[in-house]
This record gives sequence, structure tokens and C-alpha cells, in this order.
Amino acid sequence: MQNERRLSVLRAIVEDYVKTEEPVGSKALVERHGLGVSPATVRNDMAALEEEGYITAPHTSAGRVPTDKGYRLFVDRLTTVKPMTAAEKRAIAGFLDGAVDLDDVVSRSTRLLSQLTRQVAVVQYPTLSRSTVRHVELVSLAPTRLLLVLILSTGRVEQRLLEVTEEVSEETLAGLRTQVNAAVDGVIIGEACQALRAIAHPEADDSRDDLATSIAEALIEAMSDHRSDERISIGGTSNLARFGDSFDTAVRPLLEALEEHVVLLKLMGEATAGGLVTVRIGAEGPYQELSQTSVVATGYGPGDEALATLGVVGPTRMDYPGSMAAVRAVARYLSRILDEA
Amino acid sequence: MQNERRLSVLRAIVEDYVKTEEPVGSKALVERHGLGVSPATVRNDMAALEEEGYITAPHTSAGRVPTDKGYRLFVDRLTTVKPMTAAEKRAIAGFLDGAVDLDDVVSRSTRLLSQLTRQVAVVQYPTLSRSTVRHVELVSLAPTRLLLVLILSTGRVEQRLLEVTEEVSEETLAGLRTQVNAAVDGVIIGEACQALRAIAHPEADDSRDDLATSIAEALIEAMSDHRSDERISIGGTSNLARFGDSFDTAVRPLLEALEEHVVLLKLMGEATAGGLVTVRIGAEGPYQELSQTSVVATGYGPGDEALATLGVVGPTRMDYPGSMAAVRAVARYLSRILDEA
DNA sequence: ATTGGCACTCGCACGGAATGAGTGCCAGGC
DNA sequence: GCCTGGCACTCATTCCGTGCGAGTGCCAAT
Repeated sequence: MQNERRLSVLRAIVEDYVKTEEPVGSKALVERHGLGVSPATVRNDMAALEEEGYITAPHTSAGRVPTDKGYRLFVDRLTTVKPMTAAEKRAIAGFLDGAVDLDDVVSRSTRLLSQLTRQVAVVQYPTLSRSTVRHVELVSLAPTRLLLVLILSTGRVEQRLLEVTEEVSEETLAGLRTQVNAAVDGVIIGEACQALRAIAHPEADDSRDDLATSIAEALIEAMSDHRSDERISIGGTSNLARFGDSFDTAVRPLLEALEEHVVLLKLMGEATAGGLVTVRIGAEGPYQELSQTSVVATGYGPGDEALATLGVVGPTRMDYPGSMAAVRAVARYLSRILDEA
Repeated sequence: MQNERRLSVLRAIVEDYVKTEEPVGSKALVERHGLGVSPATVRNDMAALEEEGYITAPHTSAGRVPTDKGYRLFVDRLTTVKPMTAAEKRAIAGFLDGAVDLDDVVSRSTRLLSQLTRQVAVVQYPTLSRSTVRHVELVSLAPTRLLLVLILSTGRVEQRLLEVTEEVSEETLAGLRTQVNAAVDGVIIGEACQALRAIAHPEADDSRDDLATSIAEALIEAMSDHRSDERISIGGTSNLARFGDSFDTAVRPLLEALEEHVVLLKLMGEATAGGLVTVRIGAEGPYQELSQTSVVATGYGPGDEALATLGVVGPTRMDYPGSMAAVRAVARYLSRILDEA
């Protein structure tokens, strides 16, 4: 694929098809874009592009439609992520700055992303595994009932109820609180678990071990709960209505996938940091039913360390440059907010 | 509407239509249900029912379809909520008992409800306004940065970051913590706000007022945040796929409504306690676009005090008895769990 | 009041013809 | 050697017209 004009033709086809949602013919192409050549010439290029598998014709007398391979080339070589306008940047910043806590930040991001891209937006909550512990709070709700509150650097708060067999005095609790916080404050989750194990199973056996052990174990459980890494926020589902045609082939499987958070996270892939946006197009993924959907995702997290992913999911026929720009911008602002908090 | 058989005919029409999704004719009716009369007789009844506005014929040579009025009569007089089977009850209890915190409880309930009814399920988080305060925690994250954690009786946890101008010593914080908790522990939100106002604006002006004031104000803000009453969990959207016909008239408006949490909550209506399930059918609500959707909802909360609503949303052509039973059952178990916690 | 009979209505599925957008190829021009 | 105008061809889509059949409404009989 060397020919310069051919690439322009492919780009034009993708752009037109994304806009009109209809197979695009040679004549319409030269009209809408100033290609400076005749339809016949374009037809030759299209024949070549089809030969190489970048486009395909749904049937003989229709125009051409990009294939997954065509989109891939378009994304990889024919597009430069256009930066957001100043107004858009202000809008993003303003919208996210109003958030009061992590839940709020995440749900605002989701809404924002879906509105910017007019696609379904997915935002994963920051993973526990690489956060650090900010504080552990032990609250006595009733004589034999404790509430453990685990506050993490990302702003995530995990809580666990704990029933104990014996009454716990306020002094005991204060002692444990100090002990636990001394062990885990500011420490990364993985090491915090180690430290807690030491507390849970000390060398010497003495009387109040039971309590300390169950508290430590509950905390370890909360910290290593992989289910909670599956927490995600989804928004903009109504944008699916825009392509209510192809309901069975595109919308339905996507709706089903959106319910399966695990599948969704696998789709979005590994969190990639550093402003790199990954694009998965159609059948490139392992899920056959989702051969008509693409994913544009990236990682985010404080200090460019990717703690979670965020992105949009939509039909292969989507505005990739726009989506990529929006995803990148939102990830960037989100990271900045986590930095500050 | 006195005639006994006519009611049976209406019931049969509703049941058949819900099952087959197709207009039901007189002949099919007498076959499927043992009505003991001839099709002609049923036709007469149908004519009368149509006259009274309970059913309607999409066109001359098709069967009849219930109107909203017909569904209403069906729900009000022709159905008794059938209790869940023992197995179903066990499944519900087992599924919900595994939850570790409020978020988990709510999301499990949502999933459960959508699976039981095969509809879209909506669960509102317990409202703040009638909860009581269980504990307030003040955590110092950095010299001039505090984290306020507000733990409520329902298990809800609200957090707020607070920047202060001066450094706060651990002793000051401990003092404030004691003071605040003494004022609000176990107190209902409304009164807690009163108590905090007293702390925020005391009679005498002394030096550490600034800090106490900003903490108290942040807590008041968190407690009276009406946005957080709009927190809801939605699940089972993929069930919409089951009626992908009528996409534009039914699915699309519903998807849009699901994004608008405020609209959705208004739809579900006031939380009604005491096992009463309310049903809103089609155009009975104020939203014209939702003339094809029904809502089956009820309130839930500890001790039968309705703190929030939960329910399912679906096409007017839905299994009302089944949905009502499931909604009631889930609300009941959910209330019980909140009781315990 | 119920029933069997019967004529009637009308949506829908099927089939053939017309339509036209778009293509591939070829011969001529820059 | 690449580009272009011309031309024959293909084939999905659209539009009618027809026949079918489910279902109704009405009526006379029981």
C-alpha cells in the first residue's frame, strides 16, 4: 500500500460512510471531497483497495464499505488525533471539577464521555491492587458489631461489617486502630496485606488475638476482593438508539455485553498509560457476537500510572478520531483530578 | 362491568397476549382456555369489551389487544399476586445474603430483580433524608486536608474532601470528632443538621470556630445533598432486546428515560411502604414518549418505613402478576437486610 | 342468552416488473 | 503510463397487483 491517492480514497470512504451510514459510491466520493480526479479513476483505486481487503461491496450494485482491516489502516495511519478545542477543554474541566467524591467523579466522567462521543461510555473504578492505604477506621456500631472502613488513595472507600463474638471496649478498639494504621498507612495494598497477615497470625498466642485476627482478615479480604475490580460505570446507552437498524446484529449483543462486566473489561483490555489510546475493531476481539462493535479505550490514574481503563464502545462504523480525542481528553483530566485528591 | 364471563374473557386476552405477543382472536381463546362457550359468544363479549374501551383491534381482520384501561382492570381486579415458590424464596435469600456492603446489596438486588422478571430493574439507594447518623469520622490526610466520612444507618457512606487554611493537629481533630459525634450519633438526618448548625455558628466567637464551622458546613452539605437521592442502580437492559420489534416506539424512549434518573424516579413514584406494589400503565404517566411502558414499583426500607423505591420497567405488554410478585419479594428481603444491618 | 352459519373486510405475504445506483471494462487522450 | 468518458451490465430495492386467510359482525335458530 504505497499509492498516496489510494489512501486518500480510503480515508474519504471511511469518513463518508461514518457520516452517511450508507455504502459510498465513486461518484459521490469525488463530489463530496475535492479529489480532483474523475469517478473512473476512483473506481480503479477502489477495485485495488477491495483486492487488498480494505473495503468491500455489500452487493454488486452498491457502493463500498470499509472492512475491519480498512478501519484499522484508517486508525493507524490516516488519522491524527485532533486536540479538543479550548471550549471543549473548559467544558470538560468545568464538568469534572464539580464532583464531590469518587463515585461522583466516575459517574460524571461516564456521562461526559458518552455525551462527547455520542457513544456508550464505560469507566472502570480505579483498581484496588495498586492503590495505597490512606486510612483504616474501626467503628463500633453495637457491642459486638464493628464497621471497618478502608480509605484508599484514589478516593475509593470500602466498608465491611464484622460480627464478633465478644464485646469490644472502646479502648481495645482504639489500640487496634492505632496498631492497624501504623502498619498500613500510606502502604500499597499488596504490602498492606502482608503487614495485616503478620497481625492476624502473630508468633505469640495471647488472649485478644481473636479480635485482631478477624479484623485483619476482614481487611485483607476487602483489599484483595477481585470482584470489586470489576466495578464499572456505564452511560449513554440511549446512544445505541441511533443505530436501531441492525438491532439484532449490533445492538442486542452489545446490550448483553454491557451486562457482563467481566467481558466488558476484557474487551477494553489492559490499562495502557501515557496517553496511548488503544482501538479494537470489530472481530479483532475474541467475541464473535461483537464482530460489529469497536472499542476505544485508554488507561488512567494518578501520575500516568494506569489504575483503570475507560473508553467508549460502539459500532465499527464510528467516528474514531473524535472518539479517540474525547477518550484521551477525559482520561487526562480524570488522572489530573486523582493526582490532586 | 358486571358480567362475570366478560371478565374472564378479558383476563384470558391479557394472559394470551402477554404470552404470544400477538393479537388474540376468539377461536384461539376458547381453545387455549376452557371457557366452555363457543367462539361466537366470546365474540359478543369482545365486542362489548371493545365498546367499553378495555380492548381494541389493531385492524379489522386481526384479533384484539388489551388497552391501558384493560390492563388496569386486569391488574386491579383480575389478579392476585401469587407468592413466590419456596425455591424462589431460597434463591432470593441466598443471592442477597452474600452481599458485603450497601453497594453490593443494591447491585445484587438489581441483578436479581431483572433476572426474576426478565425486565429492566431499577433500584434506588436509600434516601438520606430519613436515615440516622451512625458515625462521623474525621481523617487527616495531609496537614491542611481532611476527609469527612459520614456513615448512615442504612449502610450508606458519604465522603467529602475538605481543604482547610490552617494546619490541624491530631488533638484538635480528636476533640472535634468527639464533639461532632456526640451531637449527631444516632440522630436522624434532619435533626443532625440542626445540631451541626449549632456547632457551625455558636454564640461565642472563639479562635477555632473557623475549622469547626467549615467541617460542620461540609457535613450539612453532604447530608442535605439532594443529588445523592437520585442515586439509582439499573440492570437488565439487555432484556429490552426481547422486544426489539417496536424499537422506535418502545425501546428507544425507554433507553432515554433510563439515562434520566430524575425522570425515572418520578416514574416510579413515591415510595409506598407496607408491601403495597404500585403499577403505572402506559400513558397513565405524564410522559407521552413512554406511553408504551409500564412501571411496577414499591418502596422498601428497614421496618417497613419506605426509604427508597425499587421496581421494574417494561412494555405495557408485560407479566404483571409475575413482576408484582418479584418486586414485592425483593423489596421484602431487601428491607429485612437493612433491618439487620 | 347462546350458537352455528355466512358474507365481508383487510392486512400480509408472494411474485413479477420497473427503477436506478453503481460497477467493470475498454478505447482514446494528456 | 496514468487518467478519463462512455457504455453495457448487474442486482438490490421499490412498487404494484393478486390471492390467501384469520378474524369479525350480524342474523336466524335454538
